[in-house]
Amino acid sequence: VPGRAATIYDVARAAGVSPTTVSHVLNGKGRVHAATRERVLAAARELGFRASPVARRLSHGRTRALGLLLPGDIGGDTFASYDFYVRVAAAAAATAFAVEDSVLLLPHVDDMALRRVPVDGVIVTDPEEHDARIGALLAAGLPVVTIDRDLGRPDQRWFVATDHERATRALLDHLHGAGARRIVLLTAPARLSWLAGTREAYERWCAEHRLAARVVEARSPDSVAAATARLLAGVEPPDAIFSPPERHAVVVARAARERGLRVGADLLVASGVDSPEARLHDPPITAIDQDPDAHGAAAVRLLQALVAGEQPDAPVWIPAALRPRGSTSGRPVG
Amino acid sequence: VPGRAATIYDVARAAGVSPTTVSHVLNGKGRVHAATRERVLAAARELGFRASPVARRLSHGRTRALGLLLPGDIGGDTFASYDFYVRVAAAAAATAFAVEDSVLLLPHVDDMALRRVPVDGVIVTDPEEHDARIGALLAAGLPVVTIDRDLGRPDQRWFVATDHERATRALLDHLHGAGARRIVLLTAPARLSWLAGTREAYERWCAEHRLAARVVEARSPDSVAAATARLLAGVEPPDAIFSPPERHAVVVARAARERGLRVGADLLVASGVDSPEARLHDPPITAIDQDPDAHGAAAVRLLQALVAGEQPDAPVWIPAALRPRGSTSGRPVG
DNA sequence: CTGAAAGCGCTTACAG
DNA sequence: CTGAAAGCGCTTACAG
Repeated sequence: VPGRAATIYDVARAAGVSPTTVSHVLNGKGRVHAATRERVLAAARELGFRASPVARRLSHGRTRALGLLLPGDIGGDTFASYDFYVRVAAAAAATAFAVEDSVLLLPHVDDMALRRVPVDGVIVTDPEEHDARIGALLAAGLPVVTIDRDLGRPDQRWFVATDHERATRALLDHLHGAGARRIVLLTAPARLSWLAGTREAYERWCAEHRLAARVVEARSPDSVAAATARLLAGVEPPDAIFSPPERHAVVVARAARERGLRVGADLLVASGVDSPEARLHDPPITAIDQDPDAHGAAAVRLLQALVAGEQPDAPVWIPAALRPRGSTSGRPVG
Repeated sequence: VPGRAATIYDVARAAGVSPTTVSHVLNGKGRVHAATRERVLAAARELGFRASPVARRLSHGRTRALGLLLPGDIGGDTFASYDFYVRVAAAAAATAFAVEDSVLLLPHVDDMALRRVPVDGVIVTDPEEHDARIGALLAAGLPVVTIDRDLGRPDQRWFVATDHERATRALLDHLHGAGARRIVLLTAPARLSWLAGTREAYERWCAEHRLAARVVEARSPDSVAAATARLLAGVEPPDAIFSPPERHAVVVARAARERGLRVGADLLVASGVDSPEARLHDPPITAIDQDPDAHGAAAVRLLQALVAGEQPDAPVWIPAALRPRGSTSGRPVG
């Protein structure tokens, strides 16, 4: 029926029951005769009925909308790339929609405005250390799930994350297997959980293998290129550079090539995040596939459980997969 | 006051008026005595009153949510890149939020499911020709605004787009000014408005300048590289390649370099979309900045007007800006 | 197992 | 200029 959308009254009338019963059936509350239930379900399906999220929220306090807060610096030329977040967002939307929840894209507004967003809970991606937005949301009584943890909130266990220790070790083992012995970690100066976790894992791994740990930090592409040039021109130049941010790794590969080195042979290069840019590079760049789809889906499920007042298992660790490619083959490529 | 938030009744009681009057004052409706207005405003301020968006929505029948549908192939390795869409999404969310609307990220579901999304209207980015999703949404009575038009719906004027004719001509004039005379258009085989518009503009411009128009199509990065190699090895090799998709342009530049050509001198390369990848390339790649922020903001405003039942001015053309960089400098670079 | 009724917090004709 | 009342579309005690 074109025109206005079906309401619970329409469904009730069509099924020959009261709105109360329709509500019970649709929400799995109370006991309803199986036959009645079927009739209601059929009528609802027939009418294409969808409970108004707004009315629902007003009556029992839920919007059935989950907020998604992406990093604020997205869109700039910093080391954060898009691929991961776009996929997280797409997976979150699909997962939520499957159970009639929806994902609201939250803008970057001040904390006060954030307390009034019409959602049941919020997913914060890559929070900063002591992220103020999380404080504001929690103060407003909204459950919060983070994708990768907030380094300043070690107590907050509602998060979804890669096991950076494990992923980093797998990558380093791979480099080691390809012959690398002087592996430099070229990371970014930001207090993010994944960078910190990766760095710790790297240092531990180096100690275990009695190899010198060398960590260099750079933020902009130019400084990454400069750092790479400096490393390669120095004494004991590295035979491998592991750069967690994918944009860094691409720049490292280019800088190495400009110095006449063959990436994948003379210098191994690897990224801590996978992306089309890494895959399409020449040579393709070995990367850790952190599985953004799984992150997005898990974050939604975790948040839904919290909204429902459950005590879900958390944190949720997402297995990462190493994607070995030409940039770490260890023998001449191209 | 801790505990529950103040309602309009609390304000009414404090100001000694009815909830109706409070509502009038707060929404600027009807006529209210100045003194009464002041009292209400003072009471509202005193109580820290903020109207519940949910109740507000329920009473006047709108969800105040706008759906956003991103291209389905996002996340793959096709020619579509993320930058543009991420920025469109961020700008849309910010614009909507400024007036208490919100942006819902719509998943890629079948058309039937799409008709039931809890939104007042939908923004569809880069629709395919005769996009079935648009039909489903319109059939459900939802207003639709597209970002770039649907080639199969020349009648649908509710869209926001770059003036591809103008942008393309500016770019070609720039290449011409840098000395290019054999400009090839290396595009993708997809029925998208911007690719079609760019191609038509290119052909027209070539005819006007009595230059031969050469159009090559390629979809995957490999085929772009192969096409570039073929062009450069052929008779009358191009002195400039214009690739609308930004991922194409990067591959073209790489393939040219592999053949020993200096990009920006021996071969000029330009992209039809700007992105961090283009900016950070070596040499930086000249691109058309289509201004995704303006697209996102304009789409939201247009959709809001339609939802409000207005007859807004449409379509909305967003001015593009040429970003000349090293890849088209026309003299030796690097 | 089922339904009548109150209520969530606002807006808006409508009547004074 | 102001207010009583109905209504937005649901949910949920409560009573049968």
